[in-house]
Amino acid sequence: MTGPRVRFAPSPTGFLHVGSARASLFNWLFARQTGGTFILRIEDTDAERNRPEWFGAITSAMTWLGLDYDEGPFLQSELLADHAASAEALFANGYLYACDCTREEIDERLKHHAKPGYDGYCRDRQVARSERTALRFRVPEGGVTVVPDLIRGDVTFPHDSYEDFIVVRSNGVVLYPLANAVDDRSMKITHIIRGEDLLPTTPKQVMMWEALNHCDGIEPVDHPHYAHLPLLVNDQRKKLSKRKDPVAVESYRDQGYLSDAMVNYLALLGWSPKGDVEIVGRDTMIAQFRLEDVSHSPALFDVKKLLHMNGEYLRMLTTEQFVEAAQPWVAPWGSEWRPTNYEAPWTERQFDPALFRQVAHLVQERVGTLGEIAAMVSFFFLDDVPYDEAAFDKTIRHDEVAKALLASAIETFGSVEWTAVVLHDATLALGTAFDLVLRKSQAPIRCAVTGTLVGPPLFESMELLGRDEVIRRLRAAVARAGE
RNA sequence: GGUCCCAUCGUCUAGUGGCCUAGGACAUCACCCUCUCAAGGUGGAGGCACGGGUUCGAAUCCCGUUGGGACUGCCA
Repeated sequence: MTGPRVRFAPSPTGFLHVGSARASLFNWLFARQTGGTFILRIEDTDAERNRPEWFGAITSAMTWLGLDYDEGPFLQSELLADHAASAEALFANGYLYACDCTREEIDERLKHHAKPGYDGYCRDRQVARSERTALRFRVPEGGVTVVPDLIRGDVTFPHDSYEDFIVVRSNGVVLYPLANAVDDRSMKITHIIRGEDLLPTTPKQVMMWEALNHCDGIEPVDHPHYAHLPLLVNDQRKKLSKRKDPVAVESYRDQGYLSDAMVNYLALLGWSPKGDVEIVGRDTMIAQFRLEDVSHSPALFDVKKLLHMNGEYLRMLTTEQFVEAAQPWVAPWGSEWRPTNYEAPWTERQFDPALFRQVAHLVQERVGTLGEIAAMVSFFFLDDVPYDEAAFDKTIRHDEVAKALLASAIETFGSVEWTAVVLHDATLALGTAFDLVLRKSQAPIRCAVTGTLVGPPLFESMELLGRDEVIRRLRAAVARAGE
C-alpha cells in the first residue's frame, strides 16, 4: 500500500463526540478516495482522565457509522517506550532541558508581567534531572514555524509567541504534542486531518518533528501534510461543549437516527457535494470529496436539519427495511442492540409483530426518528387505550353531540362492511346526520379508538384493529364519559 | 493581554473576476392536498459585515476596520 496514510486519534472519553465523528469521517473519506490507509489510534496516555473500558464506545460508534479502519485500534499507552526513547534522544541532543519550577513559583515571578506562561528560568541553569523535574522544549529564539495546511494554506507562527513548553512530566509521562508526533512518525502518517482547535499546537509538533530529524541515530521522516477542519459550534457560536451540548453520537443512535443520515449530515458540515442535491450516499461522497474544498469557517450543528434529513432517509426505506430498522424500539427484547435506558410502551406479550408490519407504512411517512414510532402506534397494542385527557374532555366528555354520535357509531359499525373505505363513508354519513363535517365527526371516534387527536389515518387503523376491538373501545369511551 | 483562524439569507452551503437580477437545503410564512397529525406540491420573505483600494468589471484579489472564534495546563 503506497497511498496516503491517515489516522483518527481520539482520546477515550466514554463516547464518540460528533465533532470527532466528523473528523473521523473526513479522514475516512480521504483514505477511501485515495486508496490510502485509515488508522485508528486511541490516545490514552493521560491515565487520570482515561478509562480503558471507554474506548469500546468509540469503536462501536464508528462501526455503526460504517467508518471501518484498516489498522488498529492502537493504544497509545502501549507505545510509551517509543515516546520515552524519543524524549531521551531530544534531551541528549540538547533540545530539551530539565526544569524544577513549580507553577506557584512561576506565577510569583510572572505576577507583574502581562504575559502568562513560562519565563525560561531554567533554560540555562543545567538543572539535574530528578523525580521533581519536568523536561521542557527549548523553543528557538526568533524565527517562525510555518504549518502547511491543505485547507488554509501556509500558516505562520512566530517562535516568540511560544513559551518553552513541557514535553515530559515529572512523573515521566510524555505529553500529547510529542507522543502524537512520535506515533505519527512511526505509523508513517502522511496527512493529519483534525480539528482547527489543534492548529495553535501544531507548530510545537512541527518543531519537535524537525528536532527529531536532527537527532543522532534517528532516521529523518518527511513532515506530514496538515488539514485543520473548521470547528463544530453550538448556537452560541462556541465550540461544542461536552457538558452543555448533546454531542454523543451514541445518543443520536439511541433516538433512532439512521447511520446513513448521520454520516450524510456530518459530511455537509464544512463540505458539500456538487450540484443542488444534498442527500448523497457514501459512494458519492468518496468520489467527490476534496480536502481543498473544505470550508474555512465554523459550522453550527443543527439538529433540526439532521432530523429532516433522517426523515428523508426513513422514507427512502422499503417497508420491510423500515420494520427491520424499527425492531430495537418496537421489540427490544428480541433485538441484539437496543437503545440505552429505553423501554417499549408495551410488553412482549402485548406486541403483535404481524400487526406492526401492517401498520408500519402508516407511520413511516410521519416520523422523523425511529424512536418516535412506538408512541404513535401504542394504541394498537395496549389493552387500555392511552387517553390524552385534555383531548378526551374536549371531544367527548364535554360534548353531548359527540356522545350521541358515538352511540350511533356503535350501532352503525356493528353491521357495516369492515374496510377503511366503508368506515370512512359511514363516518361521513354519521356526521351528516348530526350536522357535522367529517373533520368534526371523526374526532370523537378517533379519540375513543386511539386515545388522542393526532396519529395515523383513523379508518385504516380501525380496519386493522378489527370490528370487535373498535366497538369495545367506543363503548368504553362512552362509559368513561358518563362517570 | 498575546498568537492564530474565520466572515454569502436565522442556519448549512454553491460561488475561485464578467454566466449573480447571488443558486440550493433546513427553519419560517402563505396556499393546495387532506379524516387528525405528518408527508407531499406550489409560491413568498430573507444574505455577499463595513470602509478603502486594484480592475473596463469584484461576493470573488489586496489593505484596514469591526465582529466572532480557537489556543494560551506537568489535558488532549
